[in-house]
Amino acid sequence: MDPNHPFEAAIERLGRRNPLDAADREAIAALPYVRKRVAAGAHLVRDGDRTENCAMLITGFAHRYKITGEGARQIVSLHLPGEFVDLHNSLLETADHSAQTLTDAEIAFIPHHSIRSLALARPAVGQALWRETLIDASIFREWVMNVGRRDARARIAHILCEFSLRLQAAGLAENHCYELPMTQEQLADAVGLTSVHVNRVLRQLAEEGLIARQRRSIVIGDWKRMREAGDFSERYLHPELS
Amino acid sequence: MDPNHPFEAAIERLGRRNPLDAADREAIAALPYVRKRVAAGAHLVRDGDRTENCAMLITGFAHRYKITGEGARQIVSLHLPGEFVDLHNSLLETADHSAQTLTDAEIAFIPHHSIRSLALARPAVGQALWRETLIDASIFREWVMNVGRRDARARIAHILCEFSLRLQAAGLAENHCYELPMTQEQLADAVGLTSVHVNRVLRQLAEEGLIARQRRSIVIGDWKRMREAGDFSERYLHPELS
DNA sequence: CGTAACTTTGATTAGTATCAAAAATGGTGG
DNA sequence: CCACCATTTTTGATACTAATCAAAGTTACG
Repeated sequence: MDPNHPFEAAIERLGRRNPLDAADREAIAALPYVRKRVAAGAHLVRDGDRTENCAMLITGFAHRYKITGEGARQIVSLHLPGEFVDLHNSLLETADHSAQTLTDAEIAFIPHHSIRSLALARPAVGQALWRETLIDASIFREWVMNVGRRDARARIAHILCEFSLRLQAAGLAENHCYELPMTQEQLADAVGLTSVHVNRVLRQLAEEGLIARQRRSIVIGDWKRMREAGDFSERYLHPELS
Repeated sequence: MDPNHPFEAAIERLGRRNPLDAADREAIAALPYVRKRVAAGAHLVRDGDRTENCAMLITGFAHRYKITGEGARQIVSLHLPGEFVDLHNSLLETADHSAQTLTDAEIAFIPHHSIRSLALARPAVGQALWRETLIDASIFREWVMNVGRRDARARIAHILCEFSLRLQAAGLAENHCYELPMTQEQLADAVGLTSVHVNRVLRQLAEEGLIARQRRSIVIGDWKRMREAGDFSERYLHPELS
């Protein structure tokens, strides 16, 4: 397969966790798509849309969110390059939430029906995609616990740990040192706090020596203590599949 | 198909949202299983287990939960008769959370490999199961928002609304009147509050005339106001598929 | 009946939100 | 290249929601 194919990262990701033979990979690479370059903050899906396409991140970061009737935003997931942002929309008719880029990004829009037929024609691919959505769901469960039962400090430490590991798995970070692709307000919306409080807790984590930061770059200086602070265990990311 | 088959409710449920032909239904009904009767509070899976079977609720209610390092419990989902409790375990090696019955129940334990081979042999069934897990995930997203961004009153009203609709869809309730199969402490663990606070809010909702209750029976007397109180919209349950 | 589990109530405290504003940063056009 | 502007981060003061601690009622069940 062309190693410069825009799905390269996605296929590599899928293949790491799932048994895909060469023909499976070729078939994924052969999916039709439209490539688009979009700015930070661009919407990929809006709550209530009936979409025709599914967005895959070629480069850049994205998140999915919901808005309460009061207008409060809750970010429900973060997405890295190589990830499908709304694979679920391939099988569900109307979007139950919105998705938006966090940074400038390149997106591949893939028709739902192509994904569905591929999944039917190549069960191994179907199962791989299914498994991806199951890992997604596992992360949702962890987030329910994070916002439901952890205090502010643990919530923030937890999400910083998650991000570090996911970036590392994607080859985008090393030594727990990375650039956070979001504002403190977005971070707040991901952990169910106010941006003011997030700011204070970040400072506190830095004062305690668990992290170092300047602007949006984060260095988790003391991984062991940070894990403890965030009550973090990577089990829910299912690294056993990588 | 035998209308008294223990999977009857589950197949009917699946078939409502997915195009399954007679052969597909027969194939599901032909899945091998072990039927067990268990008491309330019995564990179906424990966090960290590598299970061989997947539990389907024939009768009774169940929930899935996680425990923080501090020992706090967060219930991440509720399950009704006819639902698969841990379908995700069919594709993920180790359980990332626990599952437990809420009431006395009858469970069908189905080998993972049987489910996987059925999904591969009959893509329509595979897609139906995948879709079920996607709806599951949609509910997780709503719960993230519920615990992350709604206040106590809205959280509790929301979950009572969700329960009412899901029970009704399963033919287990009418007129927003049902028996809540859990204690206030369990309810608290589902919405990320303390049982003391849940108790006060339930009383308040009753005083406001939104619900009536005695012991665990709930009557949502004013559905319209209750929806508002809970900022509830059934879209995330994907009723368009029923 | 007696006992354990659950529900209810009260008093106090703690953790976050809210409100307000200043300081820092990054991007843009002149 | 610099000045300006919008956005983001930071800090301070105060308010409020929900947690905590404690104990009394209630209910179901063996």
